[in-house]
Amino acid sequence: MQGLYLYNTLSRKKEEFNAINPPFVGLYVCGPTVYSDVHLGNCRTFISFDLIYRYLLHLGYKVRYVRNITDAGHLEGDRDEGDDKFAKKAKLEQLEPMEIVQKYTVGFRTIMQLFNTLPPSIEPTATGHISEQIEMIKEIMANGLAYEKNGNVYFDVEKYNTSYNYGLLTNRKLEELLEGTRELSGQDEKKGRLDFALWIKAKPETLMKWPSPWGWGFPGWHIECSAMSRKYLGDTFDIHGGGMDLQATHHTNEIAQSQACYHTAPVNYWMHTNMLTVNGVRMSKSAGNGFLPLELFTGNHPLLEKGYEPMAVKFFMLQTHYRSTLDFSNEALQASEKGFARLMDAYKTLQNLKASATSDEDIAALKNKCYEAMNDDFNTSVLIAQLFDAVRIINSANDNKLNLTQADIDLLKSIYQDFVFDVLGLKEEEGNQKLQAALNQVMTMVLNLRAKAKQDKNFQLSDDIRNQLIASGFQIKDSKDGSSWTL
RNA sequence: GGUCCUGUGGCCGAGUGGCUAGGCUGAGCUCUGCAAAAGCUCCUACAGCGGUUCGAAUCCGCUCGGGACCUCCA
Repeated sequence: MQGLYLYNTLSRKKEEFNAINPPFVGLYVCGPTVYSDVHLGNCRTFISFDLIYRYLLHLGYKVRYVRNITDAGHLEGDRDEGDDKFAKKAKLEQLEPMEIVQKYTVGFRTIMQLFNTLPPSIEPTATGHISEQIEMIKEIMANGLAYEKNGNVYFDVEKYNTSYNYGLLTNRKLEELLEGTRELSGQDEKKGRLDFALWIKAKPETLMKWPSPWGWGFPGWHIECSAMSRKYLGDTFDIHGGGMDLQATHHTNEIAQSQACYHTAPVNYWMHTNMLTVNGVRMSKSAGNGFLPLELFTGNHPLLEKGYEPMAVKFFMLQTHYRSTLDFSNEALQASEKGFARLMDAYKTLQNLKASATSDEDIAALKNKCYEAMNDDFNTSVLIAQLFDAVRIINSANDNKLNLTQADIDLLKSIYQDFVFDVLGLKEEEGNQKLQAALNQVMTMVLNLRAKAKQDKNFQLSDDIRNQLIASGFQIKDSKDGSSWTL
């Protein structure tokens, strides 16, 4: 089998993945800023990286997956004015900043669980790593690439660029970047227009603040990821991911901070996921066009026609490649919902398939195609296309239109286990187990009654039963061997 | 303004220089007491105009759309 290829933002092409120290892999993903509910666009990024994490695990890598929780700093506008987002929101809700953090962290984890994503190996918080961040800032200053002004510390981008390439990740020259930036105002403390804050001086009213060599203050947004990834994954690690919107600023600054601190490129493979759009426009907090996952699950939103199960939503996202924008619409979501149901129905059918002496299909080749799809930069679109080929085979075998050996039936089961459940992280929406069992019994009874009516040629009654079941949301399938039902 | 990305059938979405995914929808057929489900078939698309090539939706150029980033956002 060919190796795993992934698209590296650094080179802007697909590269074969080679771990620094196999079988170990270090994976860092920029996590959420927990001052409000995660919206669906955020979820897409974390679902994408969950897929990548799962596939690496499936291939046998020992992955340390670090996803931070940003619970401090992160000013609006990278200026030393006003409170940080947490304090701001805390005043609004009349809560302690850490109450806000707690509330939205718990909310975030709940949603991630509903989407059936695996928890990261480590979820470090910015507030838990203040000293590491201060140490890193000190090192950068010692290397002459940061300067202190009135209790604030700034990164000197133009000086950094004389030894390193600041615009590496976005393939841009410093001069071009400077053109796109606003002029410094007269009283600005920064030396250069592109300079960004590493440490920000606290105001008397600032709630979240820590002592530092430069006085009381709090860290700038970018330094936390550099400090925490270094602490848990080392100076240079394998994969760093995040949304595309972080590429130009946050990730560019992360690279600069690490290089300025210890003179080494921090990351081998940078991976960026694309945005979720609504009517062609990016879903974002500031645009106010975001859905909350819970609104989507319940259908409680003006733009939604109905509610959608988390797994249907996840399947909808996985049908598109992670580097393409995904446009949200009711129509597309409903199409995915039906497709997902068909995929899962076939799995049930698979459990009762009867084996033949020979096979008419090459299941081993099909499974190989699944690996090829995933090895090609995690191409879930193609993977899912292959899975629907498996669905076709299963349904045809069930209709006795083609034959499968027991070995091939088992292979089909392994395709489901490996790719549908383990890699894509899909699962059947399970209801209450007890209720489920009781429902099964009742439905068996009702269908037996209907079968009896059919036997007696009392089609009036049998159709009545069926129509009422359909009206209640059931779907009845009649075949030679009897009737079955799904919801 | 600068830097990029993108334009695929009714809808959503993969994709490779020639073998032209997949899902949903619609039509027909098979099966069936009738349906449903399932299978098969069809509606065979690549913004427009040039160019390169034996051959391009896929490479190049231009034009016209759409979007992202450059400012907080996954």
